[in-house]
Amino acid sequence: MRGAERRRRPRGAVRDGLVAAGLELARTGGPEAVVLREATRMVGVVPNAAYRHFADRDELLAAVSAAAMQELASRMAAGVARVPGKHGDPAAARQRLGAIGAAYLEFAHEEPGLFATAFALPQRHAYGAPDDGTGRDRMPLGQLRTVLDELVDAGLLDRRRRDGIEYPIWSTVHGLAMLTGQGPLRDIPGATRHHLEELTFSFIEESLA
Amino acid sequence: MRGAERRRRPRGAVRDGLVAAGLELARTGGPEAVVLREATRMVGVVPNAAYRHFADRDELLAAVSAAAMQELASRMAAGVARVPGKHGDPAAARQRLGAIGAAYLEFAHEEPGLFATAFALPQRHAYGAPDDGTGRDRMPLGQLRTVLDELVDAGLLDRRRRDGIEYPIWSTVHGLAMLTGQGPLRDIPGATRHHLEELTFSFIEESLA
DNA sequence: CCGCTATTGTGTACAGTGTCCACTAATGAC
DNA sequence: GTCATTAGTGGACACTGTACACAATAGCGG
Repeated sequence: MRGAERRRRPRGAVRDGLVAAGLELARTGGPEAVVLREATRMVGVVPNAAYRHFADRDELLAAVSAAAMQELASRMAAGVARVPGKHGDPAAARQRLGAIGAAYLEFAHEEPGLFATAFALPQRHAYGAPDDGTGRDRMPLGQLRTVLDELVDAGLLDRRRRDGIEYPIWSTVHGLAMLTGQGPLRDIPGATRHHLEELTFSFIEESLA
Repeated sequence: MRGAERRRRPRGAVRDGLVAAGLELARTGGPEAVVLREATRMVGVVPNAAYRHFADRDELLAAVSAAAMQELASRMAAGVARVPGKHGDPAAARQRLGAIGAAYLEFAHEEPGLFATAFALPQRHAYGAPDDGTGRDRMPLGQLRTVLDELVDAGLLDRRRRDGIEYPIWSTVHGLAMLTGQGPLRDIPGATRHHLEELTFSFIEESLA
């Protein structure tokens, strides 16, 4: 019987496999490419099996989106960690801010499918690690906040200007990633793109100064 | 016969109707909602008729996207035109810059579907009205350039900083529209959103100063 | 150890989509 | 007026998401 082979998989294997498969699909084709039936095929299971783990395709996509966001967060954390220098060192603080932005843009450029998927939330689903201290560095916004606080401690950013400034900065970098990634500026040559990135970084620094 | 009713429509009526129908679908549901068969239904024509005017669904979507972009450009132009004051008047120039950004964000918020569709180019298709003088004010980037030039003429922006600065500014506003529209910040209350907009505007002005 | 129940995967089915092919009626050039 | 081109029709196919009924397994209480 076919059924004999049925429950050989460990506990959450199918669900995890579906998310992994969805991630793979999203990597090459963006959110549109994460098609439920294809994901189940990759896991080696019948289409309807997915409905034991997700209410519908949007819920699967939400899980994939969250995974993609985690991937972005990881790369940002790695980029920041690569900058030497102790907390309070002004030069290091400035470099860390640059590293965050660079990692963000690098991810958007190297993994356009995952980047688009990370920000394609198909339905409301909480995100962003608000002011909860724990796990602050696990999400993009949290990491940016940490670095901005360090800039304040290092004396490079006026404490009175600190409040809420993560949003304009995030917007600027995110907007550039969108415009040069999936947006109208997507076909500009690489050199031009780098030039725009430098322009954007100095624009931000100019505003912080 | 059915066929007797066939070619009663004026010349490009079906094509225009399809774009209009697609625009209507996009308005309420974004790019995903512009489904070819539904558009043909709205026009009162059989699905395959669309293929006489568009190679495939993506080409229809591209036309709808372009129309949505035109709509955005119109609203921006209207917003700028509403600001009184002659060219060279510093106060007017600054207000016009604000009006451009405000119109952009207002459109993104009031017509999220059209905004998303305008920036969801399904395939390469030129855009942006480069340095071609004619029709400069018909596209978002061109309008922004015009206002920035006015800021230079009014002495509010150092001419040496003018080159390319439209991109960071566009990025900032576009990024905010994305994050607060379809992105992770989409569920914040209206008051908070307005606060973020003000923060963002002063962030930009701070960088220009 | 046995039987019960919730869990998880299967099979079948249906509506809706994009798109292909062959066909046909109207249009406009000659 | 003939006739090729254009623009719409009709039918078909593969694929999608999803609903319903069913079956096999796992883990439980006894």
